[in-house]
Formats: sequence, C-alpha cells, structure tokens
Amino acid sequence: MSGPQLLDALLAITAVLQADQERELERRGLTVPRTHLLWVLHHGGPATQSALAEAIGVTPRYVTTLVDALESTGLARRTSHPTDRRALLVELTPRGASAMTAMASERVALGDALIEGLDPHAVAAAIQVIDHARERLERLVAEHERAQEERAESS
Amino acid sequence: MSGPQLLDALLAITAVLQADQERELERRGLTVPRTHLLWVLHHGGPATQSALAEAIGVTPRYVTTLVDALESTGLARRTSHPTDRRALLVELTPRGASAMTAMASERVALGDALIEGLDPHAVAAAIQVIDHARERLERLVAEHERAQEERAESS
DNA sequence: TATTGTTATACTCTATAACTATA
DNA sequence: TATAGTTATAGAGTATAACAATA
Repeated sequence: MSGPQLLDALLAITAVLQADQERELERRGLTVPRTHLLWVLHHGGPATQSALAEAIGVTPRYVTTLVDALESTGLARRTSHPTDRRALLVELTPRGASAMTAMASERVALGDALIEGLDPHAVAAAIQVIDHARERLERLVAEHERAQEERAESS
Repeated sequence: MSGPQLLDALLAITAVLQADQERELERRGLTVPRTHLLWVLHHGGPATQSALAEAIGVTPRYVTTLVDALESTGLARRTSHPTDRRALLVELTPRGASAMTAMASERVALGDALIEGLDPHAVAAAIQVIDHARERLERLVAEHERAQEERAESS
C-alpha cells in the first residue's frame, strides 16, 4: 500500500532536484555528462579517455566529444601519456578544479538546506529506508537481467 | 551533517530508478518524453498538440516530432478537431491504451517490491521526510528565481 | 592481434524562427 | 491580429562501425 507512495515521493523530489541541477549547470555553461566527467577527474585525478568512458558509462567515442567541449571552454585539457604514446591523459585546468570545488560546497549547502526544520533522527531513519529500497531495487534489476540472459540463450 | 547524506541517498536511488526505467522503456521501444506524452493522454484523454506541449513542458514544435514517432509505432493517432479546423486532437490507439495500463500496474508492483521487508510505519515516516525536503527545495528554488529576476531587472 | 583515440554517420531530445492555414 | 501546427535549422546527448597509430 505505501510502496507506491514512496515511489511517488521519490520521483517527485527527483524531478525538482534535477530541474534545479540543470539550472545550476546552465548558469555555468555546463551539461550533465560534461559535469560528470569533471567530477570523476576531480575525485580521481588525470585519466585516459578509455578510463573515463568506463567511469561515466559512455562510449569512448563520446568521451572524445565531451573532452573537446571541456577543452574549448577551458575546464580540462589533454596531455600526453608518459609511457603509452597511443593514449592521452585528461586533467582539470585550474579553472576546472575551482569550479568543481565550488560545486562540491554548493551541494553540501543544498543538503543542509533540505533538512532544515527536521528531526535528525527522523532524517537518519529515512536514509535507512531509502538505502534499503535502493538495495531491493538493485537486486530486482540484477534478477531481471539474469532472467533475460537466460531467455536470450534459450532462444 | 545528515542533510548531505540524505541527498546522497536520494541521488543514489534515483540513478538506479532511472536506469531501470530506461531499460523498461527500451524494451517497449519507447523513450522518456514519448512515454510522458502517452501518460498525459492516458490520464487526460484526447488533447490538442498545444495542450500537450503545455502539459509536458516542451515546445509545440517538439510535440509534432513526438506525435510523429508515436503515430509511426501505432501507439497514438491524430484526429481532426470537431470545431477548430486548425487544431488536431491526439488520442491513444487501443494498443497505446493497453501499453499504458500495463505500465501503470508494473509501477505499482515496483513500488510494492521496494518496501518488502520494511516496517510500514518507517516507510510512512520516510515519505514525510522526503516530502518535507521536497517542499523546502521548492521554496529555495522559488527564492533563487525571484532573486535572479530582481538582479536582471536592476542591471 | 589488441587497444587508444578519431572520422563518419545516424537517431533522439530540444529550442528558435519563419511560414501556412484557420479563427 | 492571434493561434495551431509544420518546415527549416541547429546544438547537445549518445550509439555503432571503420580506421589510424601504437602496443
């Protein structure tokens, strides 16, 4: 009975979060996948384009496009790989690094703002419910995929 | 302290939900905005393209593209408006209607699956926390927008 | 032979501007 | 004059396939 309600509540806040995020990115001249790539560089340091493709879950070809865009706006740059002459290392420029630092602290501020006026215990309990639901969902998805693979094999 | 953790938990489950949804849509040969349009037709009945543009928050031009795609896959169709010869009414085909019915019940099943093993009271409390956070967020966004408009006016 | 990145191509999402038919 | 929808065009997101240089 309350499961669908939880789903509705999650989808509703998700929609607002995404709209807000997109507005913030637009203000900085960024897009979602470009920001995702910068985020990976911010946390993991310089990386090859293949590694970035793997990390953000897109094709290597699309990483080329993303890095082109980030280079042209001065947020990242390509440097040569020290040992593998096929590969390129992508790294943040100082401007890219400071943009990521600013976004990280804005995100913490947003998180704090979200729970203003709420009992910390209630928030902690809600986090547990959400995490539990996510784990259930991940297991369901994994089962679906396994079932589909079996169907594909048998056909 | 726990605000950013709540945000993280929400973003994490959101990512899984979206990935799951996209896989489901792909299985049916649908896309997110096309499904959104079908959903509006399912709940509100036949509508003009302008009304649909308003309802799903895209330009009228893009509704043309979406309806073209839905017509070519046999899920929706255009009919003439009874009184306004400029306008077209878009409606679900029987196939479109049954696809929407199936998706609605799948969504309820997903909601139920999410909370398996959880105390209903805990779920209800979590829903309250999420709704509260959404309302806070909506207010913040509205304030931001007002502030930006003022800045735009004064410049 | 396998891997890194790029050129070529294509489809979906989405917008603005200009236009046609009708109100 | 205003509105409903379409043609024209463009940029972003994203994929596959073919290819070059290097390992």
